[in-house]
Amino acid sequence: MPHTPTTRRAPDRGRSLLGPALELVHTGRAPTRSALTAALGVTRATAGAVAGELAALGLVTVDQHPIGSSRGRPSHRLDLAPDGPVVLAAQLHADGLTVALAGLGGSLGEPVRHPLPARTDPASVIGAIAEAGAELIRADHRRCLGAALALPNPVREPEGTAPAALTFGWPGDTPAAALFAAAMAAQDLGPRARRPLPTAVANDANLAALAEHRHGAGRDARHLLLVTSGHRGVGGALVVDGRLHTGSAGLALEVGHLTVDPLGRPCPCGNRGCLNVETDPAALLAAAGRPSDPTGQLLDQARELTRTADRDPAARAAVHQVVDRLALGLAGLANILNPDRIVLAGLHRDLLAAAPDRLPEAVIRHSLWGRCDQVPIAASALAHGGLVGAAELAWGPYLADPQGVAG
Amino acid sequence: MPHTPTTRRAPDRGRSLLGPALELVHTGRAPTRSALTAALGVTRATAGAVAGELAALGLVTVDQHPIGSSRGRPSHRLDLAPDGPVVLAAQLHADGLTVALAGLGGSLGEPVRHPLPARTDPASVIGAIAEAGAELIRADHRRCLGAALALPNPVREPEGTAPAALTFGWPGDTPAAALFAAAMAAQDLGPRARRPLPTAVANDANLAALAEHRHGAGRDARHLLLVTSGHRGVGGALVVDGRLHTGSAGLALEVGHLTVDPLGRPCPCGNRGCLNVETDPAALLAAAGRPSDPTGQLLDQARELTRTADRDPAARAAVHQVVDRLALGLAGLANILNPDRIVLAGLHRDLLAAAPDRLPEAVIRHSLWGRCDQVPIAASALAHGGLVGAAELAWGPYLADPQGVAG
DNA sequence: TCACTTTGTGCCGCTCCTAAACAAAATACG
DNA sequence: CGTATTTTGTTTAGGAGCGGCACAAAGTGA
Repeated sequence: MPHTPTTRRAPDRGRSLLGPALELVHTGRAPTRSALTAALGVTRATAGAVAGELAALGLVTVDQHPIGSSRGRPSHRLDLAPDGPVVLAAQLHADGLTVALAGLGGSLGEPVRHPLPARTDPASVIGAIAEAGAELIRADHRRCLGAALALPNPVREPEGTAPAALTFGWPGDTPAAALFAAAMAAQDLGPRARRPLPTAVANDANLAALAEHRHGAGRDARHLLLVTSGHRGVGGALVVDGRLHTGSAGLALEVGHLTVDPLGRPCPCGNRGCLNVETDPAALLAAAGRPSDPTGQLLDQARELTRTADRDPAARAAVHQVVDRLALGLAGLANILNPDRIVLAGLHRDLLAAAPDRLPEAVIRHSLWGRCDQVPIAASALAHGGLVGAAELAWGPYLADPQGVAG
Repeated sequence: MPHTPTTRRAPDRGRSLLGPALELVHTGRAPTRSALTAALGVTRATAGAVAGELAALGLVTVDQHPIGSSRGRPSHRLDLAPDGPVVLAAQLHADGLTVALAGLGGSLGEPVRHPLPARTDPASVIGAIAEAGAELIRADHRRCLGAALALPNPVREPEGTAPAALTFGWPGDTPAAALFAAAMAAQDLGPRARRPLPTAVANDANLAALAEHRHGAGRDARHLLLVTSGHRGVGGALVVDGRLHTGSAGLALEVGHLTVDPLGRPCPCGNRGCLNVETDPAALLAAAGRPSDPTGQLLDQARELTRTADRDPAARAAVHQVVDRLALGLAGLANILNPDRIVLAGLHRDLLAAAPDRLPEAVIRHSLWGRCDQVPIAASALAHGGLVGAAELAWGPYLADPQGVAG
């Protein structure tokens, strides 16, 4: 029975309310001090002390000027400090890269989009991201406490490698996290950024799910399933009890190869009728008999198609076919995961908009024991879910222990 | 912004080490006081106090007589008190009911099996279970602190109803939890049982997964997927970070309708080739061309078949076919859930024993990016997983707050 | 203006836990 | 066989977090 020396200190169990309190303000669930008191389930005295400490850390402002209320003494408002610290959120797309600064509360600065560099090897792409991010950090007057990057491919945990970065043909097990950390470390971040700047890398669908759960269409859902379709296949993500379920290696929710049509189109995986090839932009265009320009913007073309479904019979039929396939996949996932909310993003969001009744009805029909009849299927509410989610990832350590911002 | 009164007390944050400490002893991870110190990450003084408190509660004995060790002063042994309290574990099968008393540590008394009562309506069956359980409780000299029942059908949370108890043709939404609570309350439990006796009801596959995670083949797995096949279809369960994922309504992991053969046998759900109908006892017997006696013990016949696979070519071919289907289903689940261990029970356990290489290889072949090549597929290690799991469920509140045993 | 309600604040005390120093019980080595 | 070393148990003091309480403050409603 070998075990570590002896007296090892735990990361102080104390100060346990500070993290939950900041998270409540961060997610907008504690707009006033009395709401914080109730949500934490502590006495007013304790909540006051906690709020004061968050204010002392420069994260929160306690506004004496009240907000119109019902009866009794109005409670002080709790707002996130406008000049509080920020984090860098970055996202890599198939056709570009985006960076933005983000404060607490899911607030995102204006995203800045850059084209991909000429060379698309891992180091060049990630280096370009770091450069664009550093520019943003230097130009801002607020303190930058971390950076996170959303990637359009799986990210293996805890190594932070990309086992199958198909978009750019990166080699297997590309050390994305290490590359990003090194690239950020090599940048000039100006005088106000934390050195070394903590960095993190994760899959974009996972981050979008986290973002929707905290700030979007998944608020107050216990188990949130997000499904999205973009340029390259279908992505899924699951939030369980408020925390991302990324699986034991970070590879969970690879939902693209659920069978939704046994006689369907062949998939590179060897099977037929995978969700990936039946509900992606190319599938929708093919179902409508449209020539899918291989060099063009398939996603944009497919989105446009969903918008013409109300007047174009061929488009409508195509939407219905793909929606039915998608419903089968969602029902299968619901049978396994039993979420209490499903959020659709990317092309799937547009499909839901084009068939707002047919899709939920089909999901309910295919799920067992009506386990979906109470499950709302919602459209994603965030325009930049990946970026907001990256911000959440970067904020993570500070939400767990707000004292960290003082380090 | 309506919220509850004001000064509401949280369930004391203090005494936070008592629960984790008992859980460590309970799962065998802290056989000595110094192991407890290390596992809790606290000082020796604190661990000593905690151990003393557990001893004072009558749950643990601190044995001064040491166990042979390496160097230095030998640490005191921590054992579960032999005459400590017990809970009642009960399980309903398709062809009978089983009850047993269980102490901490996953120890199970001799299970007592009873036939089903003549009438199989919910109240009669659950009443018979309660009666058999009460007999056990009265006859034992230890204090009984709770009771839990494993049912072979889904259990909706938090209502505790059975939406589809196909086995006995119970009506939908049978209030199983309420019936069990009432049935136990109506029993004479002798002088030592807690009154009222806390009761709980859950699905047997879920409980078996919990049991395997704590005391069986799933120990020190982070995310454990259990798949089993019994008399009635395929059951699945998932343990995430040590806690059961039962979904938002308790209906998660209904894996029986994953498609594993697009051209396979028809399933009552309307599709073809569901895991349910392709990997259950009847499917195995059919694949071997055996007449499946509909009134007989399909499960036992199928199990026997797997044992003849090494000398009977027809049996081997049947096993291989079903194993391949099962592997497809497991790979699909692994793609979604990314567990770090898979445990097979019921008939699937026998299939693994009959094809110990073919099954893992096929799972790896069908999973993406080799996410399964490090995932052990193990046979269930507990003969009575459902009962052990029911005991875990009944112990749950006391593991969370050992002070509760003094109530 | 006077209840009444709701919220903020200061103070005390309790509980849990760490730190530090010391005592105890074994092994390793002369 | 005795002593040094190692590992563990125990005692004590002290600190941090949080509840309880009493009181003050700031509104609404009659």
